[in-house]
Amino acid sequence: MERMVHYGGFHTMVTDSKDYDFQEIERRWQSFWERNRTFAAGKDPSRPKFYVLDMFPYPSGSGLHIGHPEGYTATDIIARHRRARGFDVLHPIGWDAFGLPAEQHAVKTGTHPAANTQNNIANFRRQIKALGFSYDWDREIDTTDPRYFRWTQWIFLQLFRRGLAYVDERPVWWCPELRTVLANEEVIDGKSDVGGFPVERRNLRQWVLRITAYADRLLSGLEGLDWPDSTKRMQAAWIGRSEGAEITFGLEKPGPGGLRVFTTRPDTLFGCTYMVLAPEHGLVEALTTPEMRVAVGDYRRRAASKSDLERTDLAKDKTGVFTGSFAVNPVNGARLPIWVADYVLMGYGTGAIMAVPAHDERDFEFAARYSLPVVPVIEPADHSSNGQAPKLPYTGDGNLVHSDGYTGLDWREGGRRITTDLAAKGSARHSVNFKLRDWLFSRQRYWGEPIPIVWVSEGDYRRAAPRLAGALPEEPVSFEQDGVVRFALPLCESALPLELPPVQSYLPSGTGESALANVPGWVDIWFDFTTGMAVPATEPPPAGDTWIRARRETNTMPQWAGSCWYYLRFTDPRNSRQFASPEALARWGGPDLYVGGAEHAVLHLLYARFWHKVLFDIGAVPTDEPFRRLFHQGIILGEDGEKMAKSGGNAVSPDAIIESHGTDSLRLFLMFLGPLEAMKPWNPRGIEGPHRFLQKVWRDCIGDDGGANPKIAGGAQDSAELQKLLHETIRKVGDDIEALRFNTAISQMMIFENALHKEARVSRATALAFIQLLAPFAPHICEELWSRLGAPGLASEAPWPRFDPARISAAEVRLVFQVNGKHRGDRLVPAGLTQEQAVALATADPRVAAFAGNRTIVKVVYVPGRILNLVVS
RNA sequence: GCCCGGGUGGCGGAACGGUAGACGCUUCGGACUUAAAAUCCGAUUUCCGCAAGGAAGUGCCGGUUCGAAUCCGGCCCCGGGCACCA
Repeated sequence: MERMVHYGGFHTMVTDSKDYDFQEIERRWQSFWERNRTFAAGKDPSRPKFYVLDMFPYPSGSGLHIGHPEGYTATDIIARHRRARGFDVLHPIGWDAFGLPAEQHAVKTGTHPAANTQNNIANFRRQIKALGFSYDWDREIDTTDPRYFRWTQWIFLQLFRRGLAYVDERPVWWCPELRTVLANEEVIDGKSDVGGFPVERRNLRQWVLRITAYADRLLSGLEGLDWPDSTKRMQAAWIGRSEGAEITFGLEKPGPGGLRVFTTRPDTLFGCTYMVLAPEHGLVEALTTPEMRVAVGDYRRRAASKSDLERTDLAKDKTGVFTGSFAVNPVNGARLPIWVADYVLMGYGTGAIMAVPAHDERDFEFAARYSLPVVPVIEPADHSSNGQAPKLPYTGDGNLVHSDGYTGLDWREGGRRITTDLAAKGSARHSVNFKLRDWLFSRQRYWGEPIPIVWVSEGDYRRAAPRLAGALPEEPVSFEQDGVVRFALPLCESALPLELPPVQSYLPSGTGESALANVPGWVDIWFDFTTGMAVPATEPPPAGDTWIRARRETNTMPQWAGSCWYYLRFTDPRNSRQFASPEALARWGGPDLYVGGAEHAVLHLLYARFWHKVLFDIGAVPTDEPFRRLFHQGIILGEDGEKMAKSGGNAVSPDAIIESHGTDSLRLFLMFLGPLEAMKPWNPRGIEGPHRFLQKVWRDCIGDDGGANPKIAGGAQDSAELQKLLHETIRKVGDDIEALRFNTAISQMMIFENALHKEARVSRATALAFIQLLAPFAPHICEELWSRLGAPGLASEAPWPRFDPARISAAEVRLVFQVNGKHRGDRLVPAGLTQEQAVALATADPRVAAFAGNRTIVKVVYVPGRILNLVVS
């Protein structure tokens, strides 16, 4: 029942079914490709390289839904097309496997999250393999594998060494009822996701990465990237660069010195009528007069208990309280009351502002509420104001008024002059601020990469420092707790990976630390700072002066960490001495194409760019941007047009469709649904179209005996029309794949198949060329047809058909006749027709004559081969 | 509020400023069949017409052009992002 096919020394069975038995065909070819490592990258270094990457998935317990294979199919088509065009293609897959759901499952069941994670990975792997993607499975990686996260920890140590990692008290969500810290995604509307208990902000010691040090480069680097404009704009807005001045105001009250503010509008300085400090500002205490102490204290307490949500979304009305103190405007000596208000944020600029209510919406609103003066100092330069004062607040362009020597200047020039003049007196400087904040990098979780740091006393730190010179930051990282200052010491590289110890319970400790804090033998240790070796502190200290008392860091890394650099690991996934060899990095670089959801437009893509730039700075990678070309696939909605959700009952699993129609049909349908980037509803009946298309292709290629259809003959001469159509199809399919326009490529192939179907005889070469075009989309059936038509080797390895422009140039073209721009007929005409000949043919046409016959032609527009438009009076 | 993206048949969607609705789904009719399924052939924007054909038509209003779904201006609606960042 099976025939043997010879191929490169291997043998494979091909099914002998006369019908299109997609289940058998898909199973067989998947196993053939796997056994022969058909898609292993790096087999031929003489070929140009192409690296195409999917955003790797989090292996959730619910398995793959139909949205996953959308992007994966797109990259697979690209990968297969590039191989056919002679590229050495790297197309890998792996698992972003640390994550909250696995930990929550572990908390509930008491089983190790790794066990659950491995089950989920096995299920994802099975589902993905059933889709026939041409991944290089030898390069599969898993971020929870110690052989992988060893290098995640290593990169963290590079950041630490360069002073890009530090600790700080930062607020986290704390749920008193659950006695645990919650992640942002576990907090919904101020309540815990589990149980619905109220949560509050609590300050805890956190690791923070100094991404702001790269703000300028992260912004400027966007320029050269081939990314969706919307994504670049979102990143730019997130980084939020703004230029202005930092101005120091004098204070009436002696002692605290000056009050520094940041403004983008130094030109409005004469319009400043009051000052505002954020409630957390360091000078509030010193500037509050005794009479105002109670009111200010109350206000600060209330502000502190508000969540971010309450301070922004819910607080439409601005509130504040006067401190009792005054500042002095450096430009005119005006006396300015200093207020405290939570519409000023401590985290931006200096945490204090000069308020110019005439030219700022927020200050205007506040001034109106508290009856503070409003002084306009900018007037529109053009005639639009017409002598009338503009409506306040006026935030547009204009010229300065009521500004002493600066009056009459354009606002830009005025701002520049004021800044320079004040700078000369030492009370201002040009300044740039970013919205981007440093990256809160620690999580009070068990299921994450342990941070490879121990905490030691100052004395021990000083003793260890000389021996660890290159591994320490210039400024030691330290924090104070209960009056004791502790210093951060890194594990040495040879001690990596630092693995997760077994624990009794995966619940956080109850004090806000992770479950790791409950493992005394792991946390409290004697530590050899030269080797990273450790023994529990309950045991006697080993001999030698390199052994010191230490407490391990109990925070773990966030899920973003592993995905910040995985694209680099794919180039050299089994390397145990480096995260990737320089040779592998030189060969593959970063992905030439990166495809994934737009939901990662900011965070993942920004964090990865940050790490990449740091690695570039230490000479570890050859480029300073990781992803040159980026594409977002759109979301596939449920049948009902709603977002697919497990709970909504509208989620579609690929398994059932593969069972009923085959993965080739599914792949085609996913790509046929609409533009890759568009949001599209799933239509369960629509799969029939692509499925019928494949059935037709099968029947036109395979005859009743299961061999080649007799209509396909080696020596057959194709009709000129079929040849023309074939070459149009070769060109369109190739162009469309390059541009990721798969839906129109499939349409074109359907058009070709419809033509093929009508032909009585077709040359074998044409049939094979068509199969080759279809192969990236529907690889299993094409591999089978390729083999049954007796073509050599594999469809997956055959070169892409050559486009011959000569074949599509026709002697006759269809010329459309228009009268006054309206379609009034058409006919086949010789290709090189002159305008005079065209007009003669057109006026002879009865329909054209009916509209133009007895009227004067005032103009002729002739586009050869397309239209002839007669403009008549 | 601000910044993007998008509105085309019953549905998903095609259309370098040049025949609007390719391709597919759905539906209807026909062929094959004892019958059904599958398959094959044909029709499927609306209105008028027996037909040939004509008219209207790409969210709404206006403009540019020989010619606009496409370009420009003003609105309406839907989706996404940001949101006191001084």
